Amino acid sequence: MGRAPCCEKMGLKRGPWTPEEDRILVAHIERHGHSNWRALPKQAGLLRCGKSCRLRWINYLRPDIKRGNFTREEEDAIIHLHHMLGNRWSAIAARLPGRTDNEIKNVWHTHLKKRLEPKPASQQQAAPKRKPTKKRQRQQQPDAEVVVLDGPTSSTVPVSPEQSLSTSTTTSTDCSAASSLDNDADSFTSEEDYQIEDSFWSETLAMAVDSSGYSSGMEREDAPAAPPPANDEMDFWLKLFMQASDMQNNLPQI
DNA sequence: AAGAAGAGCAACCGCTTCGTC
DNA sequence: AGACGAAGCGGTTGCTCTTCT
Repeated sequence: MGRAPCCEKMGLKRGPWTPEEDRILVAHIERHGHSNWRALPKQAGLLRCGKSCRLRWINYLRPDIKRGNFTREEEDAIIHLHHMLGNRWSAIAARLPGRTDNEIKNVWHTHLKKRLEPKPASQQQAAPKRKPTKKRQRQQQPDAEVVVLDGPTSSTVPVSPEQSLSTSTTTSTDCSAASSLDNDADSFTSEEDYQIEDSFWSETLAMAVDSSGYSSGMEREDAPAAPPPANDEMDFWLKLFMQASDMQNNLPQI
């Protein structure tokens, strides 16, 4: 079929969004919703293509976005989910309330993939070279630049799993699996709930990464026992494993 | 202090899927 | 049933910032 041009490129702005554009987009969506992305920029008076508006909203402006660094638990969940689902970032995002597929994809490529690559023993304990960046510090205080609207869509996080999942961008393939997780989604939403010492995770993961590139500690029942985690962590992984096997049973055969 | 290199992330591109007529 | 338009998704790019030399 003939491909419709994403956007007629003449006259449309590209590149980073300005705070003013953000404000206009958020205000418009608040008032009129986003039933038609293609028509939205025109209606809102933005010189952007609909695709760009959609991306900006989904990845950055949505009120239920959880900004800031990924917790260790989130990262481990991503690793596990990626092992089960592959590069289906939106499906993974649907299981991590407040996180977007784009963000998860970025984290995977910049952090997690490297973590899973086998390293020489001498490097395993090496501390990360970088300090938290200014960018990331900004993200910890997301309202510095991003418009905050009155009313029910305050940009404060965290949000409830129900709210977050209900606005997830995930569409078809795994809605059932995602919904089956809804009840348990709060098992790893709160940083406080699973505040585990970093040393525990770094030691465990360092030991668990095997030559296949995956964390055996997460994948194999007969894996050598890691240091016994606290009850909360046990619950977390237990739930994750149960959900994982559920999902694998439900996944369509490819 | 300045430049180079590397890391992180927002945004874009293009293909696929879905919904409607 | 097929054509078409719109939305969704994943891969990739390129800019910005930090760290190193």
